[in-house]
This record gives sequence, structure tokens and C-alpha cells, in this order.
Amino acid sequence: MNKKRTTIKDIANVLDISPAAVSKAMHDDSRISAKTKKAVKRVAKELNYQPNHLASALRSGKSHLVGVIVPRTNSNFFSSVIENMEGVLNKAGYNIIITQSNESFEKECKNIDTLLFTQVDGIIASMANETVDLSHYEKIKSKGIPLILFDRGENDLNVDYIGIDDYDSSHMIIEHLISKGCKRIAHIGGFRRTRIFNNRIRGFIDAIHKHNLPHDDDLIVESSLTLEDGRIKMQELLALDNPPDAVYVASDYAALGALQVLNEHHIKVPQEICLVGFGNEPFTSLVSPTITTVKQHSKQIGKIAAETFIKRIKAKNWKPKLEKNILKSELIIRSSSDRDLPIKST
Amino acid sequence: MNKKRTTIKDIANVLDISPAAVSKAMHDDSRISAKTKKAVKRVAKELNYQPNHLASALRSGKSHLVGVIVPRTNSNFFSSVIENMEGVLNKAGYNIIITQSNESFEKECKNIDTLLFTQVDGIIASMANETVDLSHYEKIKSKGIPLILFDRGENDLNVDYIGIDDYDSSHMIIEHLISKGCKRIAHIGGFRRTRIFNNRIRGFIDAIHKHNLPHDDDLIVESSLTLEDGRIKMQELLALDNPPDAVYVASDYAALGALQVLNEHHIKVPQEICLVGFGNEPFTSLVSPTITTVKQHSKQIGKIAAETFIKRIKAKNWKPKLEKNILKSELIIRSSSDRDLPIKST
DNA sequence: TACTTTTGCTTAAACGATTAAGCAAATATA
DNA sequence: TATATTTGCTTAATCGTTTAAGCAAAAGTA
Repeated sequence: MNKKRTTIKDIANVLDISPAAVSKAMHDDSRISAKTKKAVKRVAKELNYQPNHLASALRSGKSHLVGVIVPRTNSNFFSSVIENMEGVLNKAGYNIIITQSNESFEKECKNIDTLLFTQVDGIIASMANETVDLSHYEKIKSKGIPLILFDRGENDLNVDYIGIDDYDSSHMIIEHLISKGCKRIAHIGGFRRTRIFNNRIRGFIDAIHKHNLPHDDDLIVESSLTLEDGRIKMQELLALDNPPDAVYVASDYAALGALQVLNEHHIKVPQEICLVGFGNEPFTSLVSPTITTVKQHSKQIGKIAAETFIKRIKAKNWKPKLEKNILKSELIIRSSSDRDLPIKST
Repeated sequence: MNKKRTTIKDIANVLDISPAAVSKAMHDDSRISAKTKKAVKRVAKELNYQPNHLASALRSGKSHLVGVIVPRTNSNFFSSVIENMEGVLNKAGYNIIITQSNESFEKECKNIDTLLFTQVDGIIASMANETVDLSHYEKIKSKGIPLILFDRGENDLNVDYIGIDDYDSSHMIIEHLISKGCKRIAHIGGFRRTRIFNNRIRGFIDAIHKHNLPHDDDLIVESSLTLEDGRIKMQELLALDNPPDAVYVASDYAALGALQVLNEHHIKVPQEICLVGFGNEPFTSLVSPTITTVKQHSKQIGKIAAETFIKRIKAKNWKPKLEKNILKSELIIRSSSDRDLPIKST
């Protein structure tokens, strides 16, 4: 019969107490007797009471919603980060709203507006490739809600950041390739304007110098790191007078494109050219030969990002503050760079 | 100075009119003069007014939030569906909350509770593999908010559904394989309890009979359709006294597992055994040989699901109603079944 | 006994928008 | 000119919860 949902008023009526007492009983207020609390909770269950989230959010000013912005959800890295973030946040009573920027600056701005409009209590984001203007992120900060960046961050924003050590990762890769006898190593990197890609390039150059390998500008190319661009850049490298004997690609997708080109040219990988990708996307272990790559600890990144958010929200007066959380990455050595192993498909 | 956000009251004070007039002006009410409307909008812009979504949602009973439940976001199919759904819904003034069930029934139940708690105006979902008990979905229906299913649906729920014709897709595949000279076709299918997989199995059997091919129970196996299980089921098929000359796998992931096993056994694909997957995941065009598969029109499915939701929300008294929207799928023929073509890597 | 403190509630005002009802002034109609 | 209608607003209630303030009764303290 009763079409409308149960409210605290209904519970109050049944027990002949005030709605305020019911609200406090549900929140285990110390000023409510154990007896009343028990009765309230019993009746709440009987009437199938579901708190009205909008009302409490309006009154308390807290929506218990966290906005998440990622370039795309269909990469294994981001979907894993989100999954682990969600686990931690749900336990703390927060739900998440996931949005995708599709690497577009415009879409990212829209997403931020949408999230602020929806009154999220904070935003956890990884920036789009295109993003250079940071004014939209400043808008989040000026609202006084926590902003936490992961993977694709930006020092200038001066907020919490969780990611891996890209500079160090490049060193690991170069040292691995050197141990396999490579002497002329090329790097297909991302755009320098994106911090993580710049760090990988810097790490690459410094490692090359450290080990007294030739530094040749032709061997460093910037790329959008899509599969297609990986193909193009690999072809360019092969066309050099003095082509490389190893290629370190800053993304698995572009590395796959490079591998296709190498296969098409019947260049033996890893015997003639070694190949290393970045990101540990699932397909790297599925293609032939399997691709050596860098694991970014997506689970940890997701968890730490969520925990950082909770820490910030608990501090009553949140002030934007830079706190970096840099995880060590892990090199996954597979056939494409392992000259001691025969090529195998798993 | 002013820390608090602008409300309609602030605008009202500036113009010395009532907050009600401001609200109506913002909504272009016919009983407000053009002059007042203009002034209100000007001041709103000046004060950087952002409507409080929670307040209007509370009052109007509409959150303008749509809940989305998918098994996982990291498959290309689901992320593409979501992207296109979002486009349509955003234009109509709705935002979406994405949740993942990870194929778990328990997680799916939790997601539904979360979404209902967050007071979404409707739910668009694709069911987890594990789900057989539909009581949680009935709960959504009983709340009187629109429920729309896509891809993984269930007739018993009697709600709108958008998907492809799985039965017909099986026919397309079988006819293609027959045209390539296959005579003994096996099917690694999903669990029969999931409607789409059952339809693919039925389509497979009927197509086999229609073309007078032998119906051998050993050639039909049910699988969880993960990569690993695809490997196991392929090994079982190879171990038969009379192994198949073609395998139709109901998922690209499992098809990839099957392909790995075939490659490891040095069985030539497609010369000795033809292979067909399902879903058009990006890696199907990246592995060697490339895998023939079925395109599910994720963009269309996303758009239609969103449009159906909007249609339902506009009808004032929503009643659960079965309305199926079945799209025709498309067979993408690649090397793994194309005996006329040489094996190539793209 | 007389006072203070604690307990366990109630009252009532928010939170920021929407909206039904009402009302004076302007305009139209007879 | 008298009446009806339309225009353009205001008033006040409402959505369901939270919370500051208040108050009587019970318990503790001197």
C-alpha cells in the first residue's frame, strides 16, 4: 500500500520518540540509551529503512562520493588501479564516480565540472596526454576539496601524487639491455611535456652516459605512443644508417607496433634487436615473442591513492600539499629481450 | 573573502527579488519577465553560481545520476559501451556512476545496494557470469526506477534489453567455416545458464544440423571462457580420437588460449584447424595469426541503452516492460579462418 | 540537603533548491 | 466604467536529514 520509502520520521512515530533521537541512535550517539538504539535499529530493519543519501549529504555538506578521472578505463593498468581504489574507499564509506577523459583536454575539463557539480568530496585523477593548462585542476583546489594525482601527475599543482619512479625504471631497463650485450640502444618515448615521459627520457639519457654508451640524438624519438605511432617510429629507426640493436619503448602499445614491424621485416627478436615495453599490459605475455616490460604496481597505486584521500579528508582543514609517494617498479623479463632463452609463446 | 558558495538566495539579494523568482528565472519559467531572467542570469554568472545538485535532487526526487554495472571495465567491449552511453546521457543532463562486478554475484549485489543508496534515477547493467539468483534485480524493479540490461541479460526479468543476435551469429560463423571447407566443427561455449551463451550454443547446434554436419557431443564443451580455460578445453579437443578441423570459441580471450595451444603443438592455423573467436577485442588483430571474430557493435549498444533509459524516464509511470533490441552482429574474417589468404601478422 | 553534573531525550532551525498557492498591478474585455 | 484575465512576482511549505541548543530527570558530589 505505502508507496513512499521509510524515513526516520516513520521510525520515530512507531517508537513515539523524536526524529532527532532516531538520527542520533542510527549514528550511535553517546547521548542515546542502549535500549533506544536497539529499538530504533530493530524498527529500521522491520520497515526496511534506507537512509536518504541526498538529504544527509545536503545537510552535512558531505556527499561521500569521490570523483575519479582517468584517460581510459580499458587499459589494464587503470582498471586495476580503480578496482583497488574502490575497495579501500568503499570500506571507508565512500563511493566512486568514474569518468574517462579519452586523453582529451576538453573532455577532462568537462569531467571536472561534472564532478564538482555532483558535489564530490574529492577527486583522484590521472591527467590526459593533451593537458598542459592546469587551471581546471586549480579550480578543484580552490574549492577546498582534496585532489590526488596518480601516474600522470604534475609537480606544479603541488598536490599529493602516487606513481612509480620513472627515472629509475629507465636505468633498470638500460642496465638489463647492457647485460644482454646491447650496445646501441634507442628510445621511443612519450612527449616530454608529460612529466612521467620526460623522466623516462632523462633516465634513459643518464643511464646511457653512465655506462659510456654512445649518445645519438637520432636514437631518441618522441611519440604519441599509440600502436600505429609505434610502427611508424620503429620504421624510422630501422631506416637509420646505423640502426639500434635494442629499443626501449615507453608504452606497451607502441612496443607492440614496433614488434609487428620487426616481425614483418623478419628481424629476429631478441637475437638481432632486443625490445622492451612499459606497463605490463596483458597482451605483452600473449604475443610472440613475449615482450619484456615494466610492472607499475597498479594495485598498490590504487590503494595508496585511496588511503591518501582518506587521510586528507580526515584532516579537517585540508590545504593543498605536495606529498609524493614513489613506488619502485619491477622489470618483467620476457623473450623479447632475453637472449639466453629460446623464443617461446608463453 | 566569501568562503561559501553562491546560492540562489545570494542572487535574490543582489537583485532584491525572492529566491523563488530566481529559481524560476533559471528554469525559464513563463511567468517571469524577460528582463528579470536576463538580470538573474547575468548575476548568476558574475557570482559564479553553481546550482546545488543535492538540494534540487532532494526536493525534486531526481538525482540525475544513472548507475552502470558491468562485469569489468577493462575489456574493450564494455569500455566502448560505457563511453557511448555516457555521451548520450550527458547530453540529456545525466551523469553516470560506473561499478564493476568482477563477474562476482556478491559484488554485483553490493553494487546494486550502493547505487540504490546513492539514489540513482535508473540502472543500466550487464550481468556477472555467476549471477543466477535475480532477486537483487527485482529489488531495482520494485523501487520503480528503470532497469535496462545489455549484452548479458535475462528474459525472466522482463525488462528492456539491448544486445546482438547470438543465435544468428553462430549461424554466420558456421556458414563461414563450412565455406572454408570445414567438416568437423567444435564449439567452446560459455555456461548454458547465461542466456547469451546458451543462444550461441543453440545456434551452433541448429546450424550444424541445418547443413547436415555430424553432431558429436564431444565437440561441444562449456567453459568459463577465460584464457586459461580456453587452453584447457583446446587441449581436450585435441586429445579426442577424432579431433575437429575447426573451433568456434564464444570469447576472444578463450580463443587466444586455444590459439596458444595450437601454436605450441605446431598445428597450422588455418590450414589444419580453423579458429573463430567472439567479441572483436583489439588483441585479435595483433596476434599471429590474427583471429577471426564477431563484432558486437558496442557503440550502438551503448547509445541505444542510454536512449532507452531516457525514453523510460520520460514516461511518467514506468512499468517494467520487456522490449528487446537485437542488433545484427558482424563477422570479421581474419587469418585464423581464412584459408584463401596466406598467414600474415596484420 | 543543596548543588553540580550527566544522561537522554525534544525542539527547532538549518542545508539549498522547488513549487503550490496567493496576490497586487497591468492589461484586456465587455 | 466595471469586470475578467494575464503578468510577474512573493510567501511559505517542503524534500529527509543533521545538529545546536535546551530542558527535565537521574545520578553524583559536597
